[in-house]
Amino acid sequence: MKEGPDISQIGALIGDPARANMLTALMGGEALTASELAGAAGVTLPTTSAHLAKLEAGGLIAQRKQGRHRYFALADDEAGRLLESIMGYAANRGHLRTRPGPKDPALRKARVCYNHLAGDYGVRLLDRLVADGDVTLDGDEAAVTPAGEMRMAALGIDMPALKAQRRPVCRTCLDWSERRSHLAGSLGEALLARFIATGWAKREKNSRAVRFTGEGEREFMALFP
Amino acid sequence: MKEGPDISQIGALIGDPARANMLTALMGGEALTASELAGAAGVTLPTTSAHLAKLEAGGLIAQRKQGRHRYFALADDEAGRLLESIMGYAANRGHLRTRPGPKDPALRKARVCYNHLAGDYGVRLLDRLVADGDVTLDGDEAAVTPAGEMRMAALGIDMPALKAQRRPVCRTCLDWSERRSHLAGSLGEALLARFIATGWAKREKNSRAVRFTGEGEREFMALFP
DNA sequence: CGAATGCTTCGTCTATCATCGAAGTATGAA
DNA sequence: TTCATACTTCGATGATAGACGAAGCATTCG
Repeated sequence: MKEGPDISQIGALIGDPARANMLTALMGGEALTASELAGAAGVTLPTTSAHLAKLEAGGLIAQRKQGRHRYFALADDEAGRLLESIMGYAANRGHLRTRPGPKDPALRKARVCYNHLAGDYGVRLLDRLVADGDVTLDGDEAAVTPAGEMRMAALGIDMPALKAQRRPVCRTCLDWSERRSHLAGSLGEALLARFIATGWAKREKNSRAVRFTGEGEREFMALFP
Repeated sequence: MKEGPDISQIGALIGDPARANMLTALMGGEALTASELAGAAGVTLPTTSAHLAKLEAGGLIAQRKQGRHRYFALADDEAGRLLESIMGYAANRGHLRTRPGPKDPALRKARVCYNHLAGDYGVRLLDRLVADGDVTLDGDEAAVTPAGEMRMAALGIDMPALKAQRRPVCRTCLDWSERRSHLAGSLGEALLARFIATGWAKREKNSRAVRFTGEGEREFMALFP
């Protein structure tokens, strides 16, 4: 008697190299066009189109029409978390797409995980918030304390706006390089956006890497030592 | 430029329905023979043999020869956690192998997750330990406090023996039915073994379900309300 | 209203791989 | 040593689905 969820459908979706490349590209958080994804996956446009249709049918990605462009992005945070957790397993087993290159340390230091900050800096951020009593963890759920809300407001985060949304403000996400959790959810997204808006950090072109400026690094380290 | 781990190999391994069925069967925690797995997957022995070779090459399972039998089991806790997290995603998307049947409530209440307790009871257990200050969480890492060690000793768990092993004593594992974490690691394994040894709970035949006896349920609820 | 861009659909081809029956190997029992 | 059990390997087959070129829609720009 069969019981439990069917993992083979999702496995099959992720199991094709072209699709895996597309999903990995989308882990950068940006919505990409079919042409860009074709380039990332190394296949032609018709092939890409077929793959995207399957990924969408499987609920892993969603598309947004905008004029003659169609932008594709991961369907939601949960899809991002799923991919990050599989990446974690793959990385620990040495299933790397290329041998670790010069970019690797930068990725491990700070990178985008769908829409929030990951890597050493991402883990450090959550650690500090928990240690200071700004965020409480309970399993993989997380919550912001009143003290944490004030701290976020001081950083320029509009907490009431985040709480008004239906999506979870605070979640944790398993980091593939650090093997520990970092902060996801709408707050995680807002914080990364804030770091970039204030010029503390910049996104590398065509990469998940996030580069902190000299000043940004000092400020970040002062806030989250 | 490609960067990051390669998730397609793992996806492909899980993506075949026969292999997914075998892995799901192995999530029961017991080591199974090739014949048993053939039955679970619904394929013949030669096919099973080929699949098992691939799963072993991919590092998801390990085999142990014992006389003329070969027992297959999940390679380690990490493989179990990976599968449970994918199951969580699949369950939330309605990717079920069969429509939820009469067994489903029992599975959600208490079941085996590789080698530890999952479901409502598993989540409840960890919640209680954290609330009582017996276990501390830090991301997905977890640790037992001195108070927790005493409590475990009172339950008949040989903590020094667990700590002497190389494998982590305390880990968290995302529960697919509860969407929250439960206790894994060697302590999680030891606790489930203890519940069964004391007759509080029994494993259902050919199922991941764990059935608590009347007395076991009372004791468990008294300890972890 | 063309023309150009961006993507999808169609048809076809090809290669991979899951599958099985039959034969082979290894271990244990008689 | 011989038979039986448990599994693997081999060889052949068939189905799936990933790939592309060409043609077809849709949208925007000149």
